[in-house]
Amino acid sequence: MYSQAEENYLKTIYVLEKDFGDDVSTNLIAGKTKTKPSSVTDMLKKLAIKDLVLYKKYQGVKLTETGRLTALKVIRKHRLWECFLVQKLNFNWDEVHEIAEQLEHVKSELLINKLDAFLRFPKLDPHGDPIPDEQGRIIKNQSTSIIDMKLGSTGTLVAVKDSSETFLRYLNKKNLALGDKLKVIDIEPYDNSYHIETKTHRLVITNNVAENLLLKNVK
Amino acid sequence: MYSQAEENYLKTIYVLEKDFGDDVSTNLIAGKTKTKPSSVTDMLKKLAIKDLVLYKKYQGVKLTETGRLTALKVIRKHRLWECFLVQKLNFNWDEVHEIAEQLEHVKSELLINKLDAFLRFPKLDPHGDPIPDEQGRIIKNQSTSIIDMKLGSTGTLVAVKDSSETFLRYLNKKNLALGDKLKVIDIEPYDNSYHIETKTHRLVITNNVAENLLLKNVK
DNA sequence: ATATTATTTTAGATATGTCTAAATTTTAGC
DNA sequence: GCTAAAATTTAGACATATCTAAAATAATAT
Repeated sequence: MYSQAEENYLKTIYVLEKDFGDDVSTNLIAGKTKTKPSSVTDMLKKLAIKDLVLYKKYQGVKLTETGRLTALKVIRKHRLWECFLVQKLNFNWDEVHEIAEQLEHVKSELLINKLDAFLRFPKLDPHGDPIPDEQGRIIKNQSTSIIDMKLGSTGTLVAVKDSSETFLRYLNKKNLALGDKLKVIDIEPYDNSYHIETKTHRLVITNNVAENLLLKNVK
Repeated sequence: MYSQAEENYLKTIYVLEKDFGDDVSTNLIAGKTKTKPSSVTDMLKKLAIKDLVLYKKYQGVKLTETGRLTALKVIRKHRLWECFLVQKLNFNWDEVHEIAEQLEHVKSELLINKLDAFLRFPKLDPHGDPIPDEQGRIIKNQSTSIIDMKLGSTGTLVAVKDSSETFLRYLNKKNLALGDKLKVIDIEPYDNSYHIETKTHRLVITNNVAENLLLKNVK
């Protein structure tokens, strides 16, 4: 079995590969995990020895098939626990990430599959992210970030890229939630900020916020 | 916050104080935790510095009030998670200990109190052990071990002293479960084994097994 | 009361995962 | 294509939690 530190690195590398393509750099990992690049190098060597990543000095890393599957198992656990916390224990979507970070490392295949069944095999977590199945199969969510939408187009908010407490609290404050229908009513060329409209209100969001909002049925 | 290792030591010391009285010895702790006495000494020093135990060289340890409360919080978490596993996820009582050993270290007061509410504030875990409340208050269960029962007396099985998988599996095999009414029909002086009778069957148990079965309403 | 045995502690080592500071390699600018 | 800057790695250190082997202390037995 793998240590918590190892599992966290695999998860981070998985996400970074998704976001930035193959061959994730040492500095990128260090940035995400709030560790120093030298610590990352040490860990990458260990992961390479265990055949979880392909690592070439100064060239960054890539997950192996084993590494990818291991990462997906951790992500599966994280997302199922988040569902449990929100659906069964009535947590808000902005309170669950940190707790799930701990729960995701509990070791028991049986536990996670029983939890899955208890939750009636959810397909998405509270942030709209797909939950991998036991075999690591994951549904690719074909959603569009607001920054890829044209002026005047509409869509339904189905997921967020950033699941941090601060970002989700910002959305709460702005009265934005999954399922909301949005319309892009203006794009400010100066700072790439977006003016958007929901059923109940209008607001201005920065380009950074826009990037983190994912929509479906964009027309 | 305390490390998993520290929490485990506190829990162990708490249980040993209950079972053997104050001033728990280094060797006793080493035996329970499957570590070496030298490791125990190292940890006791650390716990003493943090004011969780009173430790005098060669004299054993005692929990401080802080240590006792910390141990009770861990025990509360362990037992609530066991309830969750059995009641909600349909685990058997012999499958939950190891998983709860992991879950008990998840840090979040809110989580455990929400879990408590979700389970409708259970008073006993699946092995009949009382669950401490948020303030560390715990109901003393006035139960009697079979070894303290007279020939011909009866009682209801309400708890087990040993919650290990092996012991619980033995009870499953022998068709013994919490709630069963038992009668002592013979005591063998040679090896202190007990012949007991339930509604459905009779069996012989060793003195060791008898010690681990706790009954109420003994007459 | 002392010698033997059992228990406990100390000293020094190991593994994991992190760090800082220095050295090395790669990248980018000109 | 060379040089400066940026990125990465190495070397050596530290904290946690464990171990073995040796030393110190306590318990016991005659």
